[in-house]
Amino acid sequence: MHKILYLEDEPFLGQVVVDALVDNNFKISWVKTGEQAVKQFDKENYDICLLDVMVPDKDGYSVARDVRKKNGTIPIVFITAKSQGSDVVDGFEAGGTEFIKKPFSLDELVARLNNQLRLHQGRVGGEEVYTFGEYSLNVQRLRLMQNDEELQKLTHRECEILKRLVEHANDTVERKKLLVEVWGDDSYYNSRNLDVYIKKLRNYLVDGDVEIITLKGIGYKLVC
Amino acid sequence: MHKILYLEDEPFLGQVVVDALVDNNFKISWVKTGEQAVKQFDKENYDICLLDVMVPDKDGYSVARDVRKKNGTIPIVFITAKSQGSDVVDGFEAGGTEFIKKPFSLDELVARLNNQLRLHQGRVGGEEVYTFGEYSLNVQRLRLMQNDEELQKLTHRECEILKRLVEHANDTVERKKLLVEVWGDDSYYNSRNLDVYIKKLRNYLVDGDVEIITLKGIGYKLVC
DNA sequence: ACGAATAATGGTTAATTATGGTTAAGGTTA
DNA sequence: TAACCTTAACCATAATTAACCATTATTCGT
Repeated sequence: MHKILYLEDEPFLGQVVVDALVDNNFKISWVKTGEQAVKQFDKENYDICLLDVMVPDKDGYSVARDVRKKNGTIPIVFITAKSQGSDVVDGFEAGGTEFIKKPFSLDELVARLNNQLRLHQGRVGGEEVYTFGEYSLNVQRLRLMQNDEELQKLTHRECEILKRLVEHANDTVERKKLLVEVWGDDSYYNSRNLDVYIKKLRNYLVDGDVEIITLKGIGYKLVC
Repeated sequence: MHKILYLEDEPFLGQVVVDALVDNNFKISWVKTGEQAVKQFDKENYDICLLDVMVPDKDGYSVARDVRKKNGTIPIVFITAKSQGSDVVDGFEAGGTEFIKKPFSLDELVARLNNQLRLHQGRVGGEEVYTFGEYSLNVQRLRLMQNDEELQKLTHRECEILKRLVEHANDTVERKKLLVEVWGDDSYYNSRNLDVYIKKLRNYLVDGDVEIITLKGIGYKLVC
């Protein structure tokens, strides 16, 4: 769930975009003027800005410059009707990271926003962390935490398996799927091997509010 | 001086773009088919790829997927005539980082390429500088900095290896690939040798927010 | 329908193998 | 000759294989 600041004065287009973003799991603040945009940016923490360049009072580039002063890394995406290259150049100078030319499709918009978020995360410490019960799993660093303290360094196999269980917490993960995803096939030996890893993971989770339950003939379920 | 791999089958457009890029201080390899593009990518090290999506043999997306397998972070810019959003979505899935729709101005093209390079890595004034966490690596000067202070002068080998880890920060670098790229082969002795260098690099990074993680049987991952 | 026999599946522990880590001693090269 | 790189010897850990045990399903006869 990403928080986005959206500047658009045109009511019809604005509503269409807002609806599309809501459908795609964004939390949106829609403002209609440049002044409001700058003010609103101070009030809450956003993950990304989407700015129409052509608004009456203070154009998108100007807003971007103000935002950029306050936050040097947040992705800023411009929506522009003009398609001259020089505008794009101005926009990058204003601190923009992406441009979308009108007319655009909603699919494209969402793809570009997500791409910007992904790029940004990759650059800053957007770490993949899953929380389950009193535990959390940091996939990048292969660490299992309990109550925010490091409980155990995991090996990559342990991490792979636990990640898949946690991704589907309180839901069954098929044994076969697990084997194929982690080892590439579900041969007899890999199957015994999986048993060994499940045993290890259970050991790490002994005194906590989480357990790995066997559904014989089907798979496992991590409950918390 | 950035090295760019440019895929374009259309001779007139190709020549115009090549001229513009030369004027803007790029070093260009212009290839006319997808097959050539993939081959050429293996031959030299590029900073960025510029791929026309519509080429006769193997389209730009397909080339991108091959490139992405070999290098997880290099910016890939598509030139596309189609403007449907779904294509953009496909393109991002293929590993693209930017789209330029025909028709485009040369100014816009250059601005977008430079923006991608800037996002990808902070190369300042021709010097290759990578920033990761609180550290940065100056490849030309063989210097490792922590919080903008010189932490360590690196040897050539140390720098080679660290550079490759940092280029793919937060992503795995295959041990085999590392060996082949640095030593030319993955013999037993080189493999032990790599261990020795990893140990040295880890020592330099002991008190910081960055660590080199082993993925046994696969490779290493520098996380920050 | 019931329970024993059987099969199928997973659990446990230990041994084995593969891989990487550590440290130090030789070489090489500028 | 000092810095660097490579080789070597030995150690540590992870991943796999193996052997054997436990439990849950299924089959079958009555």
